Amino acid sequence: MPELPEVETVVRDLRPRLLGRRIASVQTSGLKLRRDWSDAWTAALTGRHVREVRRRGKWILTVLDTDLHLVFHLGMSGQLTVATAQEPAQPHTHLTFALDRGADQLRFRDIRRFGSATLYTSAAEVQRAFEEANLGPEPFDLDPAYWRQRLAATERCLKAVLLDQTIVAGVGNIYADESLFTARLHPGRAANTLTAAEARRLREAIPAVLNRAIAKRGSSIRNYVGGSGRRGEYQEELLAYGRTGRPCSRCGRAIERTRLAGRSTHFCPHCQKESRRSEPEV
DNA sequence: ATAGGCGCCTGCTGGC
DNA sequence: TGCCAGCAGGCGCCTA
Repeated sequence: MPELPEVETVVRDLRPRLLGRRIASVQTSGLKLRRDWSDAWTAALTGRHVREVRRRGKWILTVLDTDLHLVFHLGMSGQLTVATAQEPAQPHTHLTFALDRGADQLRFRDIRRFGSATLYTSAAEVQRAFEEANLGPEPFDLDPAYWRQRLAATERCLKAVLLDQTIVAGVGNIYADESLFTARLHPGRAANTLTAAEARRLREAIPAVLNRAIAKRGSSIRNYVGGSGRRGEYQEELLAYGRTGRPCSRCGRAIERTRLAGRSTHFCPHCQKESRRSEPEV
């Protein structure tokens, strides 16, 4: 579910609610997430204080005393929130971290359980895990030469390239479609056929879209909420994703839906032409 | 090496 | 009304 703007919103919400707080205890539902929770992690975390909350791609990193790194991924339906212990835990809450004396809790809820929580014992260990997964650079200030080179190196379609976390980290299905709409590029276009101008347009569209979405606290299509439990508002401003049959905001033609890279893909057949010749060069 | 498909889960919607 | 296929914001493993 959550892509970079949603994860960034969670991190910003959690930071003031978690910094300096002590983990008093950990409770688990016993159900398996993408990774099993280890009792050793419960023992290691108990009594530690939260020192930092950060984001890398779609990953949430909470840094604790002695450089422990508790790393979350929200998968498709994950929610990470701070709530008071009085508020009843919703179904599918799989991890509950009591904070300080237990009045507040950090809760990891995940209906589909595609998410994960993993404890690493140092920043270097996290770094190694990201390197092993070949996690790509953040989408802000992408190096132009790097970007052109990665596009030129593959004939996969643009949609697949944007979803590939080793090329750029943080873009998912919604923001891939929105970025391609903004860049006026067809999602099925082979990456290695882009002109320099088109590659640049896409490189600039990605952070523009993501920053606008962050400003609106992300998109709540179905169950996404931020770290305070509040929904996002960017779903109101989506121009392509989920707008099948509705008029394109630029030309009025109906937005179309197709399937690319195994994912539902939305685009304007008029503004996002497959062939490059009909594209105005900017 | 690269690219595509499937499985992992639960819940909701739309068509019959 | 009820049932069931299809779909959902992700990713990692397997195969060709």
